[in-house]
Amino acid sequence: MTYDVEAIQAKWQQVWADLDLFTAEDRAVDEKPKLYALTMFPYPSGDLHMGHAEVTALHDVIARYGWLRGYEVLNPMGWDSFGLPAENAAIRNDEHPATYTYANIETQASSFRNYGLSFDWSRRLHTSDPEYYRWTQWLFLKFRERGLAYRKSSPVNWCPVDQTVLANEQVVDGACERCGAEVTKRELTQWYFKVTDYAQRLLDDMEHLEGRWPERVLTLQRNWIGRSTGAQVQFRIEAPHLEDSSRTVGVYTTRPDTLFGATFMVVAADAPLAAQLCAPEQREEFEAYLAEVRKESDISRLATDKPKTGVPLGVEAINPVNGERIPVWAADYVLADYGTGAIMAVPAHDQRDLDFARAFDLPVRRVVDTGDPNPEETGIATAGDGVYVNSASDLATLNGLTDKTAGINSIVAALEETGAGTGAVNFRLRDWLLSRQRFWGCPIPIVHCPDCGEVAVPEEQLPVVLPDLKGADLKPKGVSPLAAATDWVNVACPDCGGDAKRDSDTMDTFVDSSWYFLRYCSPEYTDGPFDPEAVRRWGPVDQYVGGVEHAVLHLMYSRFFTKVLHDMGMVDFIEPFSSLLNQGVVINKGKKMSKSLGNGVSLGEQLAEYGVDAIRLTLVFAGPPEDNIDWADLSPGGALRFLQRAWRLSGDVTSEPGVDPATGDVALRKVTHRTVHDAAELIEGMRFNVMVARVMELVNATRKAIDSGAGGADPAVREAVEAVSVLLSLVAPYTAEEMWERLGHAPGIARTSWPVVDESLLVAEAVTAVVQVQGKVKARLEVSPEIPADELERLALADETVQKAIDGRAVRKVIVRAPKLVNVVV
RNA sequence: GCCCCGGUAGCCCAACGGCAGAGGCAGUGGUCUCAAACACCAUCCAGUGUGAGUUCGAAUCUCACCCGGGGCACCA
Repeated sequence: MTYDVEAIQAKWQQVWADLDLFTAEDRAVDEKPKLYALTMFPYPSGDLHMGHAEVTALHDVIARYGWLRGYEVLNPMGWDSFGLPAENAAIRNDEHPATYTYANIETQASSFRNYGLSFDWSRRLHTSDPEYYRWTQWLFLKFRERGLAYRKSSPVNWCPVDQTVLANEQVVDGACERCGAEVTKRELTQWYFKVTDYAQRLLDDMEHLEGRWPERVLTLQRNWIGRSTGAQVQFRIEAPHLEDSSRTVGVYTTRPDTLFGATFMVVAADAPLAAQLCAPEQREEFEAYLAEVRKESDISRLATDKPKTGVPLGVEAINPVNGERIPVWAADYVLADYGTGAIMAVPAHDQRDLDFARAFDLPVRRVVDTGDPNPEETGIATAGDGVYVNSASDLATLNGLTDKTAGINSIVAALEETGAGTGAVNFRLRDWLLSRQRFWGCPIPIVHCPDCGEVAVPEEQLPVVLPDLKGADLKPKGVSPLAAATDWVNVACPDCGGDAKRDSDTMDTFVDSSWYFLRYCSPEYTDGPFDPEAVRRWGPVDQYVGGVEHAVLHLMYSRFFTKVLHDMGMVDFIEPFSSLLNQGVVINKGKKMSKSLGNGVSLGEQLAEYGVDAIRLTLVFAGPPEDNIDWADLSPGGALRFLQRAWRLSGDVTSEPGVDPATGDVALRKVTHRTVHDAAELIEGMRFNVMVARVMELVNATRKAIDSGAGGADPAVREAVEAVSVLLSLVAPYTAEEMWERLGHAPGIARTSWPVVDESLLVAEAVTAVVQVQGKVKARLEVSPEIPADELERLALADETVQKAIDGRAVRKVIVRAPKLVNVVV
């Protein structure tokens, strides 16, 4: 018999397909605990790569372990199958995006099957199927009914290459997250989800995820939400050219206590407010400046060392706390879409304001004396604590105070009393821009009617199916290709029956993936996006596995969806993913694998060379799951050799199945039971690499027992090899199944049970106690694990080398940690 | 600039505050072979990034620094 990788794989793939081992039974959940184990579904671009191989190998350990421990496991797989690559491929090849998409899905599905994963294929879904996106549309309409989906005109991120708008989360360092092109701004009317309504809850509920999600992800989300507290302060603007010759402008500040130091006001040049306030004599200068600002890309605008620019608007604002008149400027260092788009500038205590003041020779007034040199002279703003100065008026007085919190509270109280301001909270998080000017996505189920306005497509007319466009029809034109599909876009208004047009944008694909984990619970359900009963049964996801690149995208959006659905009474939990594992990425020779670097490692070739089990084992054994793996450090050949060694054990067992291990070699039995016991703990702690090392140890011990100890006929050897098979089945299912068969068992090791650990075999009858003198090891004693402390101390002090080390000195203290250690202090 | 995470053998990684080594890779020596590869057996290898501190005892806890990786960065 030889270990023939290809033959073993081919043989068991067939058998497993017939056995149907991993279909999750809905009803079974009423009788046993459930485990919803989910790995992020892939986008179907080409075949699977090393990254997929890693994440699914890790995830499969968890799912398979669940089955062995008696859980009913829901482990579904599907495809996030809307998206740009398919559209680009369709343009290139003059075909329909579906052709590319579904061909790739079939390729990946077959690769997944070959890879021996324990997916429940009966629940497979694709977000680009009309039966799926019908419910994405339905959810959009429900969100809209609740005021959570709305349209507004605003300057948005525009990717000139992909010819579509992007959400804030998809812009990285001013560039398109997908294609890397420099993102510009455009004023467009677009659909948004009102995520900001949920900002506080998204922040607060992270408390439930503490310790169960990587700290890194929680920090990332906290930063992204960016909650800050301060005050909203109203400034009156008086100018003859304004309607009623005056109006108020609110500014948000985290330092209302420095209000006396405000020496000018700045409005974001690209905010509508700036144009409204601008005095006629400044109009020309302002327009010229605004044009400059608009031309700038985010990349140059975000450069922190860029000199400050701006123009005066020719109006003055009145500081509500002391009635002082301060000039109002327009500048690009103030953001139009944060707070009110306007700020009070306190140059003495804010570096950005100080830079601006120095550039335009505006006054600087210190109101907090921190003991540092005067910012006006040094050009360095002071933000620390200090004593308030120059801060007194009829309305409020801070002078002499030294406590910042007291200063803030006092000013806010004064503002609230006079109605000139209130305490306020602000978030960095913006609403989620979900419109995309592309074809291969979920159509937005809205009709625009000249008479009725925005009209929802009635539920019974869902899904709004994509028209049959392909090739050149899909070329980016800056408007959605759907707008040019006249047969599709022209439609009768559902309300009045008059001529109307469909909304021609499609949804961001992150909308599709924000609820797919719920659909898996009842993928065939036709009365709603999911059967609430099924979701009650399976939800939430107990263990989610995926890459950290989705820390503020998919994970935040899914949390938002779950909370909205909770408020709609459709799910009874508030967080979708109870526990999260972020696997590292597979790199090669210290660098990310990429075509341009020529350091890509082909998964297909590796699988062909070493076999599925060896590659899976290599990836799982490489290190802690969350660490990055460098393929150059790994040895699939070593993994294959180990598997062969393990497999050979199964041929050396000569006892019959079912033989009582109690009569077997105790030393080997102890190793077996200790290994099984520890393996469970290691898996539960996601320490799969260590678990594999322990199985290797057991294999070595068993080999030794067969060759130079108990011999192949000993029942303990059968027990050990069976344990090896079961433990190995989590990582190397083909080899494990083959071993299981050679041991005389029926196929289906994946659905056997976890070996029962005999606690009595976990205690050693003798342990080595270490005796230290001054913390240095001097002697070792073989003692009973139950040895009393005083007895151990007596033995230790009686030891000859110990006495020699003490060398006649007085013993000051003896620390005894029975049965493992004694430390003598002299 | 700010915030996280990590530095243990030539390499990847283990080690409830208690003997620095579980496992693997590579290396070396042997068995097998006409020879080699494979396989098998044996074996070499660091005092834990640096410096202080706490402790009977520190890779582990504390502080500072160095190096590497990641995140945030005109958000008022």
